[in-house]
Amino acid sequence: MMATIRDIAKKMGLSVSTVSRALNDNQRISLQTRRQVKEVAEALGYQPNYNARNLTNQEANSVGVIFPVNNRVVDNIFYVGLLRGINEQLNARNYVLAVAVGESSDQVLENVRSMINRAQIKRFILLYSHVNDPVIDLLKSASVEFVTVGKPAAGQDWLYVDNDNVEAGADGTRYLMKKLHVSTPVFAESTNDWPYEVDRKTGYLREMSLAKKSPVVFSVPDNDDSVVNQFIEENPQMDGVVAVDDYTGLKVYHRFKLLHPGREIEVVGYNNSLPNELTDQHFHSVDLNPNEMGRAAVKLLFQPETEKLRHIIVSHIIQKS
Amino acid sequence: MMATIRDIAKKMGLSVSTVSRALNDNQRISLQTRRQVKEVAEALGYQPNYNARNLTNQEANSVGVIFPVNNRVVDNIFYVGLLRGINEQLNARNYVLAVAVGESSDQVLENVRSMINRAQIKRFILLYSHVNDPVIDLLKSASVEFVTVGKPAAGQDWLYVDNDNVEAGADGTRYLMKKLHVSTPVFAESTNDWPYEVDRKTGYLREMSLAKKSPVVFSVPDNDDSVVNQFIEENPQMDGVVAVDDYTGLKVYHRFKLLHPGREIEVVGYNNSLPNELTDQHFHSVDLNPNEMGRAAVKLLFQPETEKLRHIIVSHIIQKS
DNA sequence: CTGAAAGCGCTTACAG
DNA sequence: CTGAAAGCGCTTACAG
Repeated sequence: MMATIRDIAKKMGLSVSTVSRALNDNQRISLQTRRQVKEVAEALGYQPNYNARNLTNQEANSVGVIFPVNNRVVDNIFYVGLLRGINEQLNARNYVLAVAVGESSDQVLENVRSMINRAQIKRFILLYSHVNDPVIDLLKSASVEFVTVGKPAAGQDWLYVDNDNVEAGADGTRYLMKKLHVSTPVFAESTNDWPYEVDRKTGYLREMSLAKKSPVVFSVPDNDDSVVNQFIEENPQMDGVVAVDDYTGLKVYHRFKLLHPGREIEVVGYNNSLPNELTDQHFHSVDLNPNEMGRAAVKLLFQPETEKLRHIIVSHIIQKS
Repeated sequence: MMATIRDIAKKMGLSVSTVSRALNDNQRISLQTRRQVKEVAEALGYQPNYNARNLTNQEANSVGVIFPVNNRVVDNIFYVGLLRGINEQLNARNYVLAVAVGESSDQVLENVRSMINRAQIKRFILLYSHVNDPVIDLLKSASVEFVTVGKPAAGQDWLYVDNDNVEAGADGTRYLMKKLHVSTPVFAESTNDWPYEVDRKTGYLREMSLAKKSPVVFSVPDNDDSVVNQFIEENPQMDGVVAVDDYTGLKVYHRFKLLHPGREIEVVGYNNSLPNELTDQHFHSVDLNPNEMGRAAVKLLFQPETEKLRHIIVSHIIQKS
């Protein structure tokens, strides 16, 4: 049914070796032959059979994309953006995006193991970066290439893409002060201690220090609105918030509006993850550009031997609501 | 390096044919031989090479999972749930989940075309169900199997999984009236006309009619809060809302709280897609069970010739916040 | 510059 | 119940 290189060879009176080489742009084949072969291939609607190629190459033309086990619902929005960027670049390289995702660490490990041993996948992208990750151990011991989204913890070293979250924290803070004329921005963090939270806070603290203002950091608990209310009442001067993510930001925003129906407050969150049904012109978000992060991850994974980038930092953009 | 069936055959003094058949549980091989072969395979850490198998079988052990082009950020949460359910079932069948996603319809089409012709993928799941979808046309003309998440438009017929959205609408309405003692639930729809919106509204209207109450349907625009405010003020009797999705629900909820700081209102949304940072005990959501929908999609795709289910309806669950 | 041949690791019709 | 052989569609070392 589907044309093969054998069909092309027969039609042209060439050997399959020559056709194969011509299609792969092997320099040993004359330019003219290469051109002719490609024309005939085109005319016959030739499509390479990946399974055959992968078998000879002992390597699948797939990249395994690994989801974290206990992801917060919040982050799912980010993942689909990453997938888009990754797949765009994979398609351009005639690669396939294979997903590994599971409810438990064991499920994911088994999934990845199968990708390595049975499917012969040699390249992976992790949509997260955790410490003491058994998946990373597996990838290392199998000597396959991988890139994480998010930098490794201190002391660890591997390929990764990330934002500059210190700058992102600083930019959000400056945006509030310079563009929106907020006098005393507060930093709202979650009760987690993710590396990016720490970095954004560092950026905030730096900008406050540069502006010679007193920083105020407030930890927003998951399930206790009264703490938020109390904080708002104890800080009547507050006219702007840098929140560690959009959800934390929106929560503070709404509590504030309930307590001070008349007053305005400007909020900057991170991830640009909220539908506009939920926000208004006083809510802003730093877009971390997940599409570009996905693209960058693939670039790292496929970089030629000559360049040896260890990571790519993707720039962020502040979105007006 | 990796053991092959040849290694097993050599070690046991059998032919590769016998080993292959034994591993595939072919009845023509004695039970004893089958058991022994499997033991040796286990001992050698044998892993089947998918590329080799796929080449002989003329079919990849992959399912293509296709994302919609213009998805709302809102829905991403749902997609990741689907992926989890799909992958769980694929792993159990030793299948791989391959993703097709793109910025444009052409990109996705090209991606799917490549999956069919080059990767030889014969089974697909679409995470959406649109009318006049060129992807569906392609899948049909290539005679590959596919399942959509969401029922096809009237007049169309193919395999699908879905919720019973009429019942989901009715259940949300009853929940408000019976459990939460809401006297006059209002239905808040978006400005879109998705089939599931229409169905949920139908369920709402039915329950209101059964309860001999006057239905009130309110269309929430994307970017105009004043319309929401006006509606709330014109309907002072409103003490509960069935919202077509969580975002619409949360928006109405917040507007209401701003206008009536003292009063409580109960809201039921759909998708269980909001992190608890944003909700409280008066916000409820109908969980559409994306994990189970994903699992069901795979089951449909792999159902034996004997049963010919055309669709699977997955049940929903109302979650208290 | 081109070709004949071997091989990648499976499955399965054919033969006994 | 088991085996020898062909074949799936590629790539590439070896030869010329």
